[in-house]
Amino acid sequence: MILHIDPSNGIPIYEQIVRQVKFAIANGALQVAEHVPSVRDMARISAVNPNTVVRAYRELQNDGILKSIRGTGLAVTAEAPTLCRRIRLEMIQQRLRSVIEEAAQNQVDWDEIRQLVEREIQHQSERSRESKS
Amino acid sequence: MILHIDPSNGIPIYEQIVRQVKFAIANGALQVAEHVPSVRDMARISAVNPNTVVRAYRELQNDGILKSIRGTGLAVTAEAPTLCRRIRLEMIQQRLRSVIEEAAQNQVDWDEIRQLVEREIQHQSERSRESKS
Amino acid sequence: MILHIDPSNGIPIYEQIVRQVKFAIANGALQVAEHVPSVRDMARISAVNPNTVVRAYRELQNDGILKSIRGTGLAVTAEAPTLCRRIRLEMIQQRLRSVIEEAAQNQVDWDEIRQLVEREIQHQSERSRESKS
Amino acid sequence: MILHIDPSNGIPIYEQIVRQVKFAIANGALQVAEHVPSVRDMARISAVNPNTVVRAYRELQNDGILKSIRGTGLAVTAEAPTLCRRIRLEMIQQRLRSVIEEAAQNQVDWDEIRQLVEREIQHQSERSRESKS
DNA sequence: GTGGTCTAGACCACG
DNA sequence: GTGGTCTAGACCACC
Repeated sequence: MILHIDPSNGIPIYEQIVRQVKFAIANGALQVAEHVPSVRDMARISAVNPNTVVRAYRELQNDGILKSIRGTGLAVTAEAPTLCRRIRLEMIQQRLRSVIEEAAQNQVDWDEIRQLVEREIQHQSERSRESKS
Repeated sequence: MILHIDPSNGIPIYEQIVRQVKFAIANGALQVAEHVPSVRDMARISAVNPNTVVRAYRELQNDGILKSIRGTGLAVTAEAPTLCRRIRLEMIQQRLRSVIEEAAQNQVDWDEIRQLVEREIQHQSERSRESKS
Repeated sequence: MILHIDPSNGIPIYEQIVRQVKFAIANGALQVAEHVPSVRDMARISAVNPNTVVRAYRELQNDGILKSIRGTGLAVTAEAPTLCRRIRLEMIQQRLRSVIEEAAQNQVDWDEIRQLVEREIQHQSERSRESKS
Repeated sequence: MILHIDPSNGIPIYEQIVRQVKFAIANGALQVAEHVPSVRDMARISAVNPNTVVRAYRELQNDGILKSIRGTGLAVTAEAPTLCRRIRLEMIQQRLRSVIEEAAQNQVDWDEIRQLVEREIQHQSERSRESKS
């Protein structure tokens, strides 16, 4: 469970934690009933304030992803993988929709959008290949 | 000059205004030397706080898109169309990049992204066809 | 909008705020679209830390009771009265169920429970009559 | 000596144990001088952390309900039945009071409360009838 | 002015 | 050890 937190990202830190935990579960990196790192550990690992972690974990509890086991920590719920896999696509889809909506309202051609998408995919592919090497 | 403002969009309202004015100029919906609606009018039309319009217009002046004509209001500069046409795709691309970046970080397959894009394009096409009829 | 906060109540302060706002809406003391006191005001009024109020208000937003209007404050949603009226009874019912469940599991007679309830109602009636006089 | 522990109940687990032991003594399910299950056994049976059982038993010793018999475990004291029978209704009443108090503070009608009570009694009756059959 | 986020540090109940 | 709550005070973006 390693997190990549970027404090100057626009996206709030607690939200970054929430998302990455969700993705980790969707990917199977975190298994059902497994414990998420303790608040204090996660705070230390990610170099953020414990309260920020608390908030992220609370959000995950509200979403039914984690549940608190008194005195022993927070565990991944049985429904979490299903939820997270669904959420993962919804989060991307939602942002994608908003971009494409803007494009549509401003008469950007569909093919232009497709080109932009391909260019970005290309761009990302190269970056990920670099980081592997 | 009709604006589509979505207050619960994540994107600040003033920025939504800025972007849509830029798009309007790029599309030719706003011509050089044409006056943009007065702060008061724009605020009323778009159901937005006048201060927010002020801020958007200030931003547009800083970008060299609008210039103030003493006593008569704000007009589109001569350079604006060139500028706006140049950044038209960049504005979309910038947002697209951040979405795809997140997807990439979370091991979403490229083809899955392409599918989502196509689905959204489909979705938008239908909406625009409906609104025309 | 006056709150009665008891910091040594067992019930967390933020939860007390949440409940009382919900009850105020259920009772009609807070109307739809009306603004709830600003975070800072509520903090001053209730003599609690602003962050505690923030948390309570955030919870109310998650429940769909309040919605944030950028830069202008938090307003009661249109669905709030319905939700709150439902919630009001549910909260009481839930606690009642838990008590009665315990009683049942320990072979307390139904009539004994009814007597206890009547005694408490009596007790409360007198207290409220006193406070009015 | 079977315990019904609900870890997500609000009431701390150790307190649930304490209450249920007291009820058991009041009902005669646990007799004077009878030994309560060992910490280890009770922890295993009820799927609870041994430390939690320790704490519950300590509380019961402080209340004079249990006393430690060197080398053999904890036994019900001679005074326990009297004590427990006396507080049997009080334990229920205490919780009942706090519920009704809240209801009162929020202008829930007395008759509405009586209805909820009857509904819950009905509910419990059915459940217990089912479990017998 | 508004809400939103974050840090720092304290205290508590629970296991 | 765990999570949960609270305070205090700071900074930010937005209206």
